[in-house]
Amino acid sequence: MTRGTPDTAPAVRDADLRRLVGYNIQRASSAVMGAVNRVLKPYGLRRASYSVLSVVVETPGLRQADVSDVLAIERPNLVQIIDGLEKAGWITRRRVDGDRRAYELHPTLAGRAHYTEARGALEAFDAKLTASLGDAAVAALIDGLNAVEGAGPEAEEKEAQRGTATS
Amino acid sequence: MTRGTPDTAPAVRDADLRRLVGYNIQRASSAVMGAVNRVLKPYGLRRASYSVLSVVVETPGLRQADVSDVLAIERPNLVQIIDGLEKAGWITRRRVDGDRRAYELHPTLAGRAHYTEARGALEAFDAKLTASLGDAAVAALIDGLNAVEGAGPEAEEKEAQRGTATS
DNA sequence: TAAGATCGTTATATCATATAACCATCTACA
DNA sequence: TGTAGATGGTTATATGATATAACGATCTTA
Repeated sequence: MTRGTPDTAPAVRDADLRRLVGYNIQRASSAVMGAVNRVLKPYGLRRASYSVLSVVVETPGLRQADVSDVLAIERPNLVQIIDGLEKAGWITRRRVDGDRRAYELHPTLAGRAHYTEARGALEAFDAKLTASLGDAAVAALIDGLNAVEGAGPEAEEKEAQRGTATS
Repeated sequence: MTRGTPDTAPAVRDADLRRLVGYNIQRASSAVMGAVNRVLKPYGLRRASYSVLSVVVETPGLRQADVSDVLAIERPNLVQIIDGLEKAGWITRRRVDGDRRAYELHPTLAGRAHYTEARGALEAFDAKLTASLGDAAVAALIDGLNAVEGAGPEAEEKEAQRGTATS
């Protein structure tokens, strides 16, 4: 195998890191994201554009700033994503009357159909990720992730400055 | 507020996406990773360099290729990371006798000490992420993540080819 | 001893994400 | 009413994470 490793036990592990929830999230994330993109590629979508399409189909009439809030995508990054979806004919920018700055985003018929297709493929793939888990475990996983996501920003506050004291 | 939103209910949600485990992982990941980097910044570390330092402290004598395997970091990307850790005086590259191509990585005394410090801060932060969860839920979360991480690569090879042995 | 694999490396490409600055427009309020 | 400040969309740009190709040196193996 690798070398003169005793071949009885791996001996090389990341045990310290595996104790960190954040590390496990990152490993799982990077293990899955590439695969997700490959699932979406045949549909001309990537993770970000898929999520935008999803939200626009779910809630037609959103403005770009709304999408930015819901998906936690910075507005500047949204522009190109929406450009792409618009050029593909899946969503349209529609002027908002009463506010000449903003655009409402609406899915086209083709957009709805395309989303349904891509969604089928993606959900099928996603189901495989948890195929070994059982419904309760999947629910616990998602709950845990949501808790972490919510705690993330708040957990930062006091880490700012500190001398050498471990405290 | 956002606009003419009824302000009684959000109405704008990503419900479809939230059903996908992969999406929840991505959201949690991106909510946490920036914060982790900010926790590590005072120690002159980033996620990747912290993980390398961790593994080298845990298992001195690893070669770079071993670290690459354990952490799923491509070898080319490891080079700069290890350069940085070496220049900071936390690890050393030591020639392997018996193989003049390879280097063994060893932590310095300063490296061990520095890791201990950074680890304290990071584990304290990490604990906050799951502060609302309870031990069983945290264990379930990590188990779920590991299951997904393991399933990720395998869940792909259905469309492409079938029954092709990896080795 | 030659062919192929492995180790570390350089250079490079891609993607994801963040920030600053800008114009047009809207809103609030003095 | 008029102006200061906030907001929506946009451009340009920076940074970071990750992946690939290709190379020289060395090891391994047939």
